[in-house]
Amino acid sequence: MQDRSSAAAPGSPEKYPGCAFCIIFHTGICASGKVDKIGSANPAGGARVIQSSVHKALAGQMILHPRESSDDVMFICSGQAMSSIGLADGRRQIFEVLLPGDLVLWTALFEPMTGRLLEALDDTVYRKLKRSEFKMLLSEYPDFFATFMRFSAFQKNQCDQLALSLGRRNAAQRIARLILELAKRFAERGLISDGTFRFPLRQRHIADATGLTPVHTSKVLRHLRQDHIVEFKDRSLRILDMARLRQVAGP
Amino acid sequence: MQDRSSAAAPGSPEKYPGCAFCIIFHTGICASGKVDKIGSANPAGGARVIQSSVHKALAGQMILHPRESSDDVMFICSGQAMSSIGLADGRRQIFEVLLPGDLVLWTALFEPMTGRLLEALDDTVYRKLKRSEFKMLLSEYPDFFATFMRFSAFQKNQCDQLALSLGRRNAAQRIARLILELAKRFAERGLISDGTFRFPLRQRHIADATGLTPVHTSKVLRHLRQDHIVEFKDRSLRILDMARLRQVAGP
DNA sequence: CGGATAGTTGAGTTATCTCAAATGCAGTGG
DNA sequence: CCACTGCATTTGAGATAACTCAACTATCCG
Repeated sequence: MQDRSSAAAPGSPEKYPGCAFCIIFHTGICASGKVDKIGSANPAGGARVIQSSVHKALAGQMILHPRESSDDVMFICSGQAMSSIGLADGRRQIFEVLLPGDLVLWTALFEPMTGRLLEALDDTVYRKLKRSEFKMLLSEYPDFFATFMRFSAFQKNQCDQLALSLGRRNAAQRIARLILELAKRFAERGLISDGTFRFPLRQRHIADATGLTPVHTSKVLRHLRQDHIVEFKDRSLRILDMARLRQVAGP
Repeated sequence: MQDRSSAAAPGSPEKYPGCAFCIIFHTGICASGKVDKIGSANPAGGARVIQSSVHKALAGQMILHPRESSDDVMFICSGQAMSSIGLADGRRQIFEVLLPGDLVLWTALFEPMTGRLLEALDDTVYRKLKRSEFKMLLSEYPDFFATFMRFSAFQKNQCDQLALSLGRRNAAQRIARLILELAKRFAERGLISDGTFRFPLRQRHIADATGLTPVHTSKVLRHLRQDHIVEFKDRSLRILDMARLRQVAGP
């Protein structure tokens, strides 16, 4: 009795919004949590067991505590999450807002990493995969490897852009760019309609992502709202005037 | 008549300071610019020609102009360079100071990239390798792939740390951390002695790397000098008081 | 209804920037 | 060797974007 509109890979129903964009979905791993033989390019031709597990986190819940080091790599299936590092005094910097299909924690693939905080911004479903098994996938399946490379390069470029903004742009520009970037990534996923997309970030998250104070963030957002550039309603954001938003974002 | 202290791979003399730390040196590619068969793990066993070329840039010269898009990946053999993005008004943000052995432009491996500026900070020798050939190396040689992954994850983590500093730390902390990070990377390469290492950056480079103004950078550096924490002489930097430098760098 | 969390607003402070002028320093041509 | 030019650095004065603090309001949830 399920309403399934799009054709799915054999044994791999597209259960979550992120599936179609997920770099791991097409391997077939998600079908059951265990697969005997994945993909079509297994050079050895032998059976292989890949284990993964699905988890849920409610909005606001912590997915990874800064004091624990993870042995897993994660994929966002649905919802939204954020990756950040905190300072001793409680301030922190958000590096990326994670959308369905995104991979998290790949930088811990070789060196163990600690001090990173993962928090669900919205009710979120994610899949965990052991680092060792992920590495195995990477070295054995060229397609998967290429997709992974594209993704990690994208994330590094995003991070460079973030550094550029934090170093050289003012508050309004940073906030406008954050919104534009999210809108673009939502659009790529087909999760935006009528300029409106799901926006579970609270103002302190916007502040943490842009290196600002919540107070100052509030003041900048007021201008954006008063000028009818964006509109917030029911945890979603609507871009009313794209041209002016781009103008605020600056060169 | 050459003084060669460490044993080099067959046909691959360690010509430059970066060789021992370079993720590509051990493949043997650098020996002649062309090799018929690289490494020891070639699964096909067949002959393969990898082409690469060596280039020089004098201090201050541009290696890659922001308007040209490169089809190459580069390795620093000796000297120092910087990778940055510039804004229309001339301000820019430096993302990384590149030391001997470092790989540059790997984020352009799949998507063409433009707008990035590469500049030699010191007289620099670097090696260029076509993207396509680099990708081939990556997919065929597991060791090389692992080293590459470690390096790209390291760079992403560095970039996260940069964003954290730009977003959440003050001028003195950012500058102190830049110095500490460089000292650490020089130490790893054995290129530091008596707390002193080569430091060709001008104050505007420090400013561009820390998101500050050259004027303000000058004022912060004065304090560091007056407090006998660091000393600049002949384009090199000496850390006089590591404990206090760490203290300035903050938590 | 009450208590907690999130957002708003104003007043005063501060880190950093901008502008401008002065100094130092390296390379060039005479 | 010297004067000259161009860049890097220094220093001071004043401007400003963003911060801190504090009080108030709105919203959510049991």
